[in-house]
Amino acid sequence: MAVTLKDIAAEAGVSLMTVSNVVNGKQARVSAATRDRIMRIVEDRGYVPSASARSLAAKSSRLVGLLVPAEDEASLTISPHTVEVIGMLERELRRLDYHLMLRGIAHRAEITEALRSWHLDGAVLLGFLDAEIDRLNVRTVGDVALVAMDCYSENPLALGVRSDDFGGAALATEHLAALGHRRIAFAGPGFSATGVVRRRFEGYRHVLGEHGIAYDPELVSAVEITRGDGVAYGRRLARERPDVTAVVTTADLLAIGTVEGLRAEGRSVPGDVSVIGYDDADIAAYVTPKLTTVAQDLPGKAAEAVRLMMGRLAGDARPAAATTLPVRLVERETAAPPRS
Amino acid sequence: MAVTLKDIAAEAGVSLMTVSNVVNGKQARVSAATRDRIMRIVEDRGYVPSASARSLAAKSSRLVGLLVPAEDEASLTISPHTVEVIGMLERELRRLDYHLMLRGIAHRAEITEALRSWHLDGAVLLGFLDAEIDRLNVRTVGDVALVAMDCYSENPLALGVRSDDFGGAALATEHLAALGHRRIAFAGPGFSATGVVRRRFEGYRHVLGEHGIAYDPELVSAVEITRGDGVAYGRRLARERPDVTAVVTTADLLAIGTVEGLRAEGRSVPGDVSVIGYDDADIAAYVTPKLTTVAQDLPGKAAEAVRLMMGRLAGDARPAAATTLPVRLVERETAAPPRS
DNA sequence: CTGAAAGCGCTTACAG
DNA sequence: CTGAAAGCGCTTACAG
Repeated sequence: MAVTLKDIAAEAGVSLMTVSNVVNGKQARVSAATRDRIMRIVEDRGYVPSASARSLAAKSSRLVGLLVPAEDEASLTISPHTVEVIGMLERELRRLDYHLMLRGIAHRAEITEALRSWHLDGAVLLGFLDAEIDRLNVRTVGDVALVAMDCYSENPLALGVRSDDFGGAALATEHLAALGHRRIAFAGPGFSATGVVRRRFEGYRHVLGEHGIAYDPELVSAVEITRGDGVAYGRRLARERPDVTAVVTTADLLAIGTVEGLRAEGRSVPGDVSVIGYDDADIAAYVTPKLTTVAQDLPGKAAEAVRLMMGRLAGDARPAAATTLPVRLVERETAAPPRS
Repeated sequence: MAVTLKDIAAEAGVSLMTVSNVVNGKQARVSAATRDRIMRIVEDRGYVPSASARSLAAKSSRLVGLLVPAEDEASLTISPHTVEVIGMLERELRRLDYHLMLRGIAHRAEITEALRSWHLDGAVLLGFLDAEIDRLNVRTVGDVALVAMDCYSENPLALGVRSDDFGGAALATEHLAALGHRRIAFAGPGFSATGVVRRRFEGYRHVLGEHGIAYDPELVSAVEITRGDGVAYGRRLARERPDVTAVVTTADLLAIGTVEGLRAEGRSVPGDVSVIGYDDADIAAYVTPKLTTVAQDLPGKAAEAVRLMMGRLAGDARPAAATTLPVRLVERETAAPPRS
């Protein structure tokens, strides 16, 4: 059997409580001498505290969930963007001596279940629709410290962390407009449902206005952010709207597909059409031509998520305002002045 | 407060035990009538069992760890290959009502700590060196069901799941040899330490022999599997060994970098030099030219890892033999007959 | 500075 | 088919 507090206490000839205090670093409550003696025994016996016992007895589990939408039978689709966030969250939490539980959510009820059954201290919700976050209430969530990433829900139960989506798309559109483009298309998924895409769309439209370019709804397309959908979109665009000379997209993968689709129809990038991606995923630099794209501050986003969560766990009662992280344009090879 | 078994029992007018039996589906032990009544109350009150209480009282936690090597202060580096595995493991485990804990391991001792503190039922070790798996002993591991992925350690404490590494490299080399190549280089990381790379190297060398091609140690290079290292390698190869007409690599990213480096030095791919990747990651199909590569059965690997683990948890005492999954060549655009 | 008691929410035998 | 008792390994007040 694994060694327990009791074993250590017996060997040291002290009470359970004293060992507990030593193990938890409550220095003030134990003399240096007994502390050293106990520590030595702990080391020798290779004592590891039981997290389940601890989380049952204490109010804290030191467990944080990373909840990601999932299909029932499908494996988690983890975008390049999500991967970065996972890796960074894990590091931040590990540093603070927390553990990370990764969970796909196929049904609404599973959120509550995950939070409750493991007594999670906090959770990061990644990639949920605003509406789903809106629906969270105290009954389902309890007092878990929730951080919703890339979400524009006003629900005070979830602290928000996101990038400057309006600004990112504005940056991309501005770059194209400054290059001389006038017919600029916009492609992204789920307009109505996801606030992120909506803000980016608004950034695009805003800059159009600033440059006196009339907004043309026909130039805006709902396209899923996969390479395949991008290819289809690129082909369609080339055939149906040959007048378009530039495209703002909401994801690198989508942009990469768009470039391919365009080329498949005989249009060159950036000769005939400029394309700008979003995220600056690793692949953006691998493809040919290398993708001009909008980079998010992913490490900042992960760090901020953890910072907000720890703040709430430490007792910051007032719901902090949503944090918005800066964004920047990475100029590479897919944006150039229009021909003529 | 959250509702507990006791609350449900009180409301139903039965004992705690009966509710526990109902919740855990021990049908035989409760009459249909009380079962239905209890279930209704459970639903109404939104009862969620406490996993920590359960794992403390029972021998099982229904928690599985995914342990990945990490640097102390660095965020987890999750390769495209690892991402797939994570997503698939999560799905398989979720289906079986297990939860996944993701943990970076910076020091040896953290493995024990992770396993013990959360009473993990099992763990998948992903990306560790064979030597690290070798060192695992019963004292550090207890009776946790361990699966080591992509590892050739003989340690019976960890069930092995891997692809046919020898066969994969053999397939790639065979393809090149059949195309007419005679000077075929091999590039991969950490030869001595990682069994995976060693087997692939052996596959390469074996096929060379079969084709009567003399083995030239100078054609074998230790290169980290990043795109940057690949670029450097490609340039070096172009300058120092212009006679080489083909390269077998152990990773897509490395292959992609190699192609770039080769081209930067004025060599064309596959015109002057053929390059074959490994893994068939998504990016392999995105780059230009599209990468010819060796595909692993990733879903199979994840499913097999879970299957083995569940077998052990169900009591398969005898250590199952390591499982080896098949591999296949995906022909795309980076391999062609040599010039001349 | 140290300890005895109660309790966190379950499950595991064991009775009836 | 149902239940009372003991215990899993800790922490939290509260005493001394």
